[in-house]
Amino acid sequence: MGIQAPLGFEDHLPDRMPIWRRIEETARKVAETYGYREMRTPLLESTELFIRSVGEVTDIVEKEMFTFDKGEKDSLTLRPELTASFVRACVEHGLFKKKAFQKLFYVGANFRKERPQKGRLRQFHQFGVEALGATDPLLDAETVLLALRFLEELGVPGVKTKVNSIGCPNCRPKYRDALKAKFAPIIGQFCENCRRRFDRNVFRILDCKVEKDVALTADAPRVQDSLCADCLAHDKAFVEALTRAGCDHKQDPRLVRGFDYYTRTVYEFTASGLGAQDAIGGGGRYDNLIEEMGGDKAGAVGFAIGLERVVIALEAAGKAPEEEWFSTRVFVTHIGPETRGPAFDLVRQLRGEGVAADMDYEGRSLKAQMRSANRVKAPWVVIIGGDELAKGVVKLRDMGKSEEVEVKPGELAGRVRE
RNA sequence: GUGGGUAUAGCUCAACCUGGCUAGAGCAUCAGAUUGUGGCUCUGAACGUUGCGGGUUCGAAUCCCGUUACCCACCCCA
Repeated sequence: MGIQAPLGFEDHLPDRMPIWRRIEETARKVAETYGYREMRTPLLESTELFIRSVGEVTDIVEKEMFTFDKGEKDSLTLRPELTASFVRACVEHGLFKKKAFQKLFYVGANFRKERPQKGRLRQFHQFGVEALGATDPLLDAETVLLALRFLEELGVPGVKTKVNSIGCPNCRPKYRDALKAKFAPIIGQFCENCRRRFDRNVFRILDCKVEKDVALTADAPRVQDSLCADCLAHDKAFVEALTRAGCDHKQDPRLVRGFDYYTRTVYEFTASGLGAQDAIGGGGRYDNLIEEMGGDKAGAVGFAIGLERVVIALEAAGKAPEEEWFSTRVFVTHIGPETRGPAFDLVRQLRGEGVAADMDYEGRSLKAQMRSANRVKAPWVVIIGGDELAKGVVKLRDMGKSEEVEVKPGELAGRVRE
């Protein structure tokens, strides 16, 4: 075998495009229904951007980014996520000066330098939205509803929503201290991972799946008991809004997220059929990131959904479109060398009138050309042979009805558009 | 970074355990089934350095060693 695609990078061959198109078109449609506008930012950003936003000691920044000239001042990194880029772009171009509140969305590629597995590639794609410049808890709810609408419209099976609040810089340390105080005397009984998490990120102990550990954390302090009055009120309003919208969700005090920039609301979506990676998307509020990126103090909330995982979930449920997708409306066949030129002229003329037309370029028999036309599911076939050429007409075949009529070349475009 | 699995035609797989004629099948491709007509059917054709390198053997897809690639999982999670 010759050169292969890099590890964890995937080709999307033509047969794979129908599902990707459907997903992307659904994303755009739903986001726009909710008033979000599409934006695109570079795939490559200053490494500093992610260190400052995502957090210096997170795994993602420490070892899971594609970074060039690591350690140097102008080091660049393939974006691992898009929230930081969006905030950067809004601040850089003064979008907040023009309008303090921005609702934006993206569909695009991200990169992580990890060992690939099912649903986790090195180049992966996300659909996400960001509502930047407001702290209304109704917005938190709006983003959740938008995400669910997207998943529902595609038919992603078994979607579950978990929500939680992780507090703000005022109350979060209080909760961290409470957890540490609780776990410190018994940390020796936890699994090896959790013993490491104790120093690194004590919140993640709550996320442990080891049975023994789950039991040990059963009576751990609840985040709600540590939240400040403002965070509590925000959380309450968010949850109420979801309930009022009839949105099925579960409050999960154990839900924590990996990024440093999250404040207050966090949420996560899971779906069935995904293997070990059952999260399909997640998001939350980040009320300090805009200011940290050099903007004014302004709240924001958003989510990202992993599209490869959407594909996996849809395929597992048998809901991925299987029809191959072809565009040709008229296939022009020709018999004999003297008809090749006229056929080409006709194809060119049809295309000029906006009709998707194609022809044979391999010099194949009429039968073979008919097979080609059938394979690309062309509803119409034009036949030009010596007889037709002499009479100044072409045969037009309706492939569905298997009926043929002779028509003048000029009438073709009008007839096949019906 | 760690562990396990897999590697045979374009795709999905068989033959491997128990070494032995030209490594098979289905799908896909191409061509025919009376003159210039698709789908369905039938017939035929083409397609392989059995991932790569070495070893054992009279003989290796098959046994042994090495190597590479990919997959799944762990870690962590966007």
